[in-house]
Amino acid sequence: MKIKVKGIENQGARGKMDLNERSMIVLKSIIENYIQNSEPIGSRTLSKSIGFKLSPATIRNIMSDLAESGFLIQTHTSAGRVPTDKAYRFYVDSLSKKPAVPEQIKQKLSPVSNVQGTPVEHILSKAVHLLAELTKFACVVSTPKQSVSRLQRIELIKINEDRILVILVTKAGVVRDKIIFVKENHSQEFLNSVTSFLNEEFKNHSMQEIREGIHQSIVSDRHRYHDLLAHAVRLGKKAFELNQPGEMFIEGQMNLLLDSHFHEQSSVRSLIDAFEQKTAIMKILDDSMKNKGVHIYIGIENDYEHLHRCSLITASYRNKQNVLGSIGVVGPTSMDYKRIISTVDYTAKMLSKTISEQSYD
Amino acid sequence: MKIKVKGIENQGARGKMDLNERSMIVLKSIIENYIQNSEPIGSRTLSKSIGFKLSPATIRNIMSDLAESGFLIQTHTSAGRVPTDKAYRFYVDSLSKKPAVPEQIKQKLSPVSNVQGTPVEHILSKAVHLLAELTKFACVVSTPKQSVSRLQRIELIKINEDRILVILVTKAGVVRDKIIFVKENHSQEFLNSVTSFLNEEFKNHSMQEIREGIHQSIVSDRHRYHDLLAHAVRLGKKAFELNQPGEMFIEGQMNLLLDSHFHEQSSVRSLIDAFEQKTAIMKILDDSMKNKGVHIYIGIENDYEHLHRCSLITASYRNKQNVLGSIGVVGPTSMDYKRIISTVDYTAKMLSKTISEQSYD
DNA sequence: ATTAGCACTATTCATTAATGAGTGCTAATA
DNA sequence: TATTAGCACTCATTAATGAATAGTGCTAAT
Repeated sequence: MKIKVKGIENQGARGKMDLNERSMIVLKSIIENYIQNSEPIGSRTLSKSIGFKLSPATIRNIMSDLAESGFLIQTHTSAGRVPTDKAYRFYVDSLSKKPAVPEQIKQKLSPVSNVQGTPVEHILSKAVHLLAELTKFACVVSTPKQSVSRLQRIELIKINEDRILVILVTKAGVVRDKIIFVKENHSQEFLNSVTSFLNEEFKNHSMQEIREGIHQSIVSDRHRYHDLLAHAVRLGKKAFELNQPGEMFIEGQMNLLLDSHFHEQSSVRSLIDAFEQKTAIMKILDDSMKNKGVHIYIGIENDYEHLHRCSLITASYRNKQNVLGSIGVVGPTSMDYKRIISTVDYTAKMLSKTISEQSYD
Repeated sequence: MKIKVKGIENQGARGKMDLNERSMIVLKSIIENYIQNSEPIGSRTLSKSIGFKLSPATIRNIMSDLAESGFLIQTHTSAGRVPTDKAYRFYVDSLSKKPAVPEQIKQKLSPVSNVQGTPVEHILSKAVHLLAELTKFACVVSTPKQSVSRLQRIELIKINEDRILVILVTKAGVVRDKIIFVKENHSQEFLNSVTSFLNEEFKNHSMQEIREGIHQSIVSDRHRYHDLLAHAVRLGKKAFELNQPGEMFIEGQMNLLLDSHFHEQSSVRSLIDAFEQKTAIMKILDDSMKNKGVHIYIGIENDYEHLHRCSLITASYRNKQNVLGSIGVVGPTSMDYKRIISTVDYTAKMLSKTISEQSYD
């Protein structure tokens, strides 16, 4: 048995790093145990459960080192040691990048793709609902960002003398509406020609582009179109103005309050605030749209104090053209990262696939 | 002091009812105290706090009677007595029908009406959000029912060979979309004429009527329209088919789990189930659309076991033409009925007013 | 019909002691 | 030099105890 220990020792000695191989194994064991049982493991128990022979005393020494390096803390003497955010970060980074998705999870998420002709919002809410059911944590999804979406079609519908209903349909299949107020009383026929103009001019352009380019159009194309259409462009400008805040669907918030890690008074309040305000979570979802793949925010790695006791696992979803939005899980820092990461990743991919199929190009 | 008691006694003796005047006052006091403090009041304390002279012993006798009649229960001897659902029903029925709305609440709800040109859904979510903030309970609102809404406009937009995007705009200002699948490859021009036909034919009719009447149209108007439009009507039929379930916005669920009345394991589970499934709450909201005014479901008065420990206060909202949906509060049976009822009532009225102003007729 | 008085009951709270899981340190060992 | 055994110590948890408290129920007196 001594041999075994030495063997591992030797392996660990190869690099000049904070942790040798053996410490890493011990740390990983501690983390995995804590993730499973939500309570710290003692040196004695760990000594027995770990794969190779190592006395409790040695483990204690290792643990002491790990604590000194900031991977573990103990709330008080004689309490077991609990992983820190730094430990979870180490753990997550050490995971193989693509854990397999259990067949059972795939099964449960399959309803997401059974959505003939339903609006994107319904697909999203279905997905986030199932994700919450699977993970037993709070789950969020942001609706497609208007700015990056490309225009499929705009409609202007006269409501009365001074109000026009604008309907924007994007390539991603999202329909948005708003009312604009106008001074002149345009006829529906006039609006129809404006509609045609705008559709011809701007179809397939992103909202962002349209918003930036529409003034250009007024200037450069003035000679091409008669006065009437100058009017039109002014209308269009109003129509494309962004005034709706991004939306978000939330499911399974209540699961969090059940979780033992949030039983303290203060963390409960924080959570409720975070989910009531929504902005912090929204910002994190937005942030995670910037890069591909799964994003992991452990504890204080996110910038929002109310969420400092949570980890967030997010992944963006997209259609063929653009990243549209982001779906994620909010749970305790001691969540089962392996499972959650692969589940979120898979869900986002399903979502992308389904929405791409429904997209209009 | 005996005189005072006698006086009250005499008043109470006038009718042959379950409760004489004095018992009613005592019961009301007990209930109001419990609503305020969430814990039972003893005979001694009550004797002091009640308006007129009555010894603890007498109050005990009255309490004993009330318990026998099913208005109070005690969880064990030597514990104070707690109001039953029956007691709350009595209490609510005894309230003057229209409690005034505090100015402060009006103030807080005023943002609901500041919504120039935003979609109905946003107004609803704003309203339910504020209601949750005010009541500190869970709040729900159902989106306008499609079936009763009247048609403002339908649009058919060609997506590709076999898919058409249908957009329905109702008089209430709600925009709904879905995709229908077709065998024939219609041109957008053709769809435009179908659109015109459908708009002319069905504008201002309720979806329900349209759905029922559209087959009629095919038959009776066959001679009026050429073959092309028979086709059209078949398209319209598909377009008007209802396939989207009613939606609901929920806010403040987490407040419930904080409430001391739901601290038991079992009631927490029930609540989570109820809010996860949504159907029960949805049904109650639907039910409350049938009649005007505020609806009150106390404890087991609703048909859903998971909600038997809750009271629901709901009120429908409407535009000038129709009842559209319903907004409500889900809280413990010991909620402050006076305040909640008036708040829900006021919110629903604000909502009706705001949406009526935004409605398209 | 009301009330005072008293016996009785159950909860709550603080105290205590026993238990046990855990660490830290030191000296022995390989 | 790294590992381990052994032991002292700490602190949380638990159960048991008892006192205090808030409440009821009953009976007899008013």
